[in-house]
Amino acid sequence: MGRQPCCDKVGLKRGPWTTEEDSKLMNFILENGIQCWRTIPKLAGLLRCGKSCRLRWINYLRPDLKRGMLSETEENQIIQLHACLGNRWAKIASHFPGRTDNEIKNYWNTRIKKRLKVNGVDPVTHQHIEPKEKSELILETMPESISHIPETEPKTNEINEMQYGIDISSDETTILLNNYEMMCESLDVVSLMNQVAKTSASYSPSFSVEESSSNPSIGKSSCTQGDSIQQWVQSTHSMLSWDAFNQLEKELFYFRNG
DNA sequence: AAGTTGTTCAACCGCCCCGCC
DNA sequence: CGGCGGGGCGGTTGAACAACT
Repeated sequence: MGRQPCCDKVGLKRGPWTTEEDSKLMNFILENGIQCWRTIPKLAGLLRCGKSCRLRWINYLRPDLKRGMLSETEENQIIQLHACLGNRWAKIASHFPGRTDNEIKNYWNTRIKKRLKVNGVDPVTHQHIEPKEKSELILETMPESISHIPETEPKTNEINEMQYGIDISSDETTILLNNYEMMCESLDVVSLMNQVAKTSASYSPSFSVEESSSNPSIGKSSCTQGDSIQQWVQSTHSMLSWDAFNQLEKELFYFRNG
């Protein structure tokens, strides 16, 4: 007999969370803290398993989450950290306040991986790939219909110009690739590791409501954090979902930029 | 306008680690 | 010391949306 599942899945809801469920979970956690994920759904009146609640809180509801695209600096930092730590997304994410491991992992898989391949760097080993392989990888990252070009068809750069409106001559491509290689080669792994060690020591991103409310040794800073959460709860009393916030953000963007 | 293909990301699954008994 | 249970983590999936034909 195998191990019992983490929770009884019969009658439990799965799939996307509704605004109402978000609201229930967030209210419960902010009022009671996190003692045991397994008991939270029952106490909060949710038909979800504890793991699902935990994931939703960590990846979406936490008040300290930072939303939106990662900056280029953050992206480069991720590449550097990945070179040192590998696929340890939680470790990597711990260096980015307000970012989740899931977010970093998704960002890596959908964007950075491709960018590295195009630039001739193996995303797994971070080693430079031989020029011949580079061109193969560039083709790999292209849509099927473009990568399988008959000999009479235009060459890759011409296709880039035609298909994507990118004006890159073969010389410019080489320069770009060389620049990226230089950047990678100049990476000072030792100083980076020191930096990582320093950051780890000074910053503890795994914020927990339970910790801040129950641990008297945490002191003034967590008290401030607790206060800010309280303020945040009050200001979002109507329980707007993050989607609604995002929509507002979009509209503000268009408003500002005409 | 409709169908197809590609991309993104929230959510799930299952394994592993660690603390408790 | 070993078993158990909970939490954490990384890999994977699939729905929703965007872009293209």
